[in-house]
Amino acid sequence: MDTKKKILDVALTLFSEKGYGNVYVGQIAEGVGIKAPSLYKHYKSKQDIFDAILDEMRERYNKKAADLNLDGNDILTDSKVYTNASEDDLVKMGTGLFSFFLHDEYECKFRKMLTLEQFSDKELAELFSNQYFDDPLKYQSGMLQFLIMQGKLKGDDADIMALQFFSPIYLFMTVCDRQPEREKECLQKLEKHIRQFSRIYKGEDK
Amino acid sequence: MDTKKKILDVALTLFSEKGYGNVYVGQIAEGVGIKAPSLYKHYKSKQDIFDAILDEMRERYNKKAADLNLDGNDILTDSKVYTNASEDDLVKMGTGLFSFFLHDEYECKFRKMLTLEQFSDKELAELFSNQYFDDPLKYQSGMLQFLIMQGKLKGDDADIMALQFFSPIYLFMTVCDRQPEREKECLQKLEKHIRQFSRIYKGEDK
DNA sequence: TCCTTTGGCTAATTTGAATTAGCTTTATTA
DNA sequence: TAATAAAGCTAATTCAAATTAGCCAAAGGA
Repeated sequence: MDTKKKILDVALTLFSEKGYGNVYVGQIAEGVGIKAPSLYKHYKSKQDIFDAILDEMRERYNKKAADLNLDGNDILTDSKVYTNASEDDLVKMGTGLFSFFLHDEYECKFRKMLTLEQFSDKELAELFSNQYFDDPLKYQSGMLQFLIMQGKLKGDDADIMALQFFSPIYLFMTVCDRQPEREKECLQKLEKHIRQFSRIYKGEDK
Repeated sequence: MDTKKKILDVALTLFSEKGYGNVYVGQIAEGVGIKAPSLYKHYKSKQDIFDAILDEMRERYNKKAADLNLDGNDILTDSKVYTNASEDDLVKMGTGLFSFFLHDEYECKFRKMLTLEQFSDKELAELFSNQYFDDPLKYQSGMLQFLIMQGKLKGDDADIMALQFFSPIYLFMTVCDRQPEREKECLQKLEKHIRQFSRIYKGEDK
């Protein structure tokens, strides 16, 4: 298969585990199954490999962002999927997002690499915040707003509700990134959280 | 002042910004105001400097942990501080924790360094999770439990309440670690969150 | 005061990782 | 089928960073 692609794949894996500075081109080559100098037939330097990974990240990110705002900019149209909004639906949505974060291979490596490089590069810091803070909050806020309009939930500040819904997901995600063995425990607590969230915002408004 | 201490201080600063692998002993020396070889009068290698920092971290962590459980293991005794638990008290407590995380110099560097090294070292991963997940949740859960017993708040699962109280603080902290310019925005949202949290758990039980 | 320790320096030395040179094989295509 | 390009390899080469050697000055205590 395509060596050029495979180099990026192996490199991303290594960068996400150890960080750019602690990965040697020899290790990348070994993972690919070639010798270090052969890498230079495909990329002109280690930095070049890193940049190519970034390009791919940006591209995927833009594509995903475009997907979410498809035909226009109205997030609400999407939210119809969740029209019923039973407690179980919210649980499914939250745990689904959590599991996607943790088990989608690319997502996972992407995030870990950003985690390790976020303080060195302003652009990466922004990319991280967009992907794991601004975008999810915006999206979920839209969704909750929609549910409120439908009368399925009560509340007067969908942004804060989104924050309260999402933050534990993020927190558990970071725990599992560094201690994967805690996934079960986190998943259970996450479910409890969402059920409580649901009960809270079903009952009252004020 | 004590060169040996200053080396650790400068090294921690650099490690927290770039990560161990991207810091050169020459940079540490420069920060201290000496030449690289002189470092070796104080520590026998770069790794030795890193280890000394870790030792200090562990020591501080243990001291802090001991402080929280002072004379015994009953967290509740501490919580008396927060006996009134007005909405404003909760806000003060939450934003205070947030500001401490962001502005205590040592705390901040410690956390950033752990962030960058968490995937390479199991012990560091644990230290991180203890300090920014397990311990705060345990502590706040105890506090909330106490407030519930006092009738100041209503709720039946203090652990989940603590999770809901704390997660946004953590999330905002990570945002500000990578984008310090967003602190004001985060602080405002944090306050809104806590006021809403307070209203929610004052009204109902169920 | 003299001797020893401490902590600094400059000038090597070592080490190891990144990159280049240049050869070889295989695949493509004119 | 001959020429060329693509992609691999081994053996240099380069380069920079970590560390060591060995000298020197100041501090401080017998």
